[in-house]
Amino acid sequence: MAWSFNQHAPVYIQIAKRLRTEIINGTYAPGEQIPPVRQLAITAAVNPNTMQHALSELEVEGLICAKGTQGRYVTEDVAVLSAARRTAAKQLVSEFLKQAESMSISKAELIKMIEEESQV
Amino acid sequence: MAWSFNQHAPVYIQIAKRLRTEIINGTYAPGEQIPPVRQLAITAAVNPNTMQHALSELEVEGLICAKGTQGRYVTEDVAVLSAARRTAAKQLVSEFLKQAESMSISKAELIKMIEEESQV
Amino acid sequence: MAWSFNQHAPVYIQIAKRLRTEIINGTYAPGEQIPPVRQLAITAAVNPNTMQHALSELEVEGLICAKGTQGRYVTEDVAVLSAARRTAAKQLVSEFLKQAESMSISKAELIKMIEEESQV
Amino acid sequence: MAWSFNQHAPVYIQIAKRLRTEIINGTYAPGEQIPPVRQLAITAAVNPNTMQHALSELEVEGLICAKGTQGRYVTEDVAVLSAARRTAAKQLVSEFLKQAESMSISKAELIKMIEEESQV
DNA sequence: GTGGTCTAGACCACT
DNA sequence: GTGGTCTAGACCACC
Repeated sequence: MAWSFNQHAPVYIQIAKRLRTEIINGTYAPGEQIPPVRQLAITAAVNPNTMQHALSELEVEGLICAKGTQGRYVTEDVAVLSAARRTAAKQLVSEFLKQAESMSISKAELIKMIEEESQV
Repeated sequence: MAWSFNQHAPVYIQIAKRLRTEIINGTYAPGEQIPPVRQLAITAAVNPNTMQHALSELEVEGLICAKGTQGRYVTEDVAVLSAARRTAAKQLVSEFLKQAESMSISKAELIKMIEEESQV
Repeated sequence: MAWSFNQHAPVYIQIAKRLRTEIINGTYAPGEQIPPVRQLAITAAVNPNTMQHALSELEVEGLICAKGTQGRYVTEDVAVLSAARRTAAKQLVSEFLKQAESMSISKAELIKMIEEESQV
Repeated sequence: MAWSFNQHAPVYIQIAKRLRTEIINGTYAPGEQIPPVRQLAITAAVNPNTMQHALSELEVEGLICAKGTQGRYVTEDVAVLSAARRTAAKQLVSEFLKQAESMSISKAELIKMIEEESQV
């Protein structure tokens, strides 16, 4: 069994994930313009190229689109947004179940714990 | 809100977490001897001191104990083990819910997804 | 029975004991900031790592806590302090009685001697 | 305030203390012959000179006496023995009180703790 | 060989 | 500058 202290994930992937979450949860609303690359890059303290790379990921996924020289906008296509949301959720759940399984925790147990925690 | 490309977790914490999981899921059975520090260190590609630090974490948790110069053993106290399992599970669920909330996913939705996934 | 010229106690344990006493008796008051690791290390003529090790002992006992990069502070929780005091006292008395027993001195005798000495 | 990780005490003092205790508590009975220097030295893993030094301490105190070439014997003088016992006890109590004082523990408290412990 | 301790020196994050 | 972590290399006690 391999060790590996990950954080293998490239920075642009991590940035894309974060922005994706912010689009999904509405921090950036549908149709809203997002800040220019340079500004985002400064905020995240990364190279503009890296930020560009991250944004192009989201573009491929259809979450954002560049309107010529006018800046980038979050898509207004609700179907795309909800699909992205579903995919992200699926991946989160999947990862969660994988870790739970590594600790030999049954799904029933998990559900019970989630319900209990949700009452907090 | 701060950005941050974490890897905030120190190596010894990550090692401890991994070993904890392996003890919880029975990779290292109760009462079983675990490999010597130096060997674990080589396997994990870290300095023996770092591995020692990680192991001492598990020792204060009561999961393992050093028997003089005879090597380290997983505790035989099942109560301690199950308590550790419960704590770890709780933390996993809590972290999971935190992330889900950041994506505005309801608990009902999560439970439904878990049940569906569990049929895979 | 084994002989032994001890100095069995590791240095970091001895340091911890000393600092614990100083916290208990108020040399370091509750809520007070304690000197930085490096300075304490110099004063005690040990390696900073060793001092760090000693301090982390007191930290797990809850007697001190590190406030980020702002230095370490003695806890303000009086309950913790008095509990530590009680534990330390118990251990002192226990060790004392053990030695007294090895010299076949009865508890009555000890108490008498303590009372007499206290009038000095 | 000085640090110092004691064990400043010379080895021969430590040996003398141990032997003194063993004479006081009757491990070596009054009038009994004690093992030859060389044997004691081997047992204690010290240089015979060191052991000699220790024994001469006890000789000065009158606890043991050398009978020419016939070996050393514990004194039969009960007065000397009980005096030594008293001195040792006094020193033990004194040291105990010193430590207790450094933790700000009152004599009344100590006595109460001793009485409680004695019921164990 | 094994656990444990200690030193020396370095780097990082935070502020 | 402060706490924290990590590495490298050494020594000791025990069996």
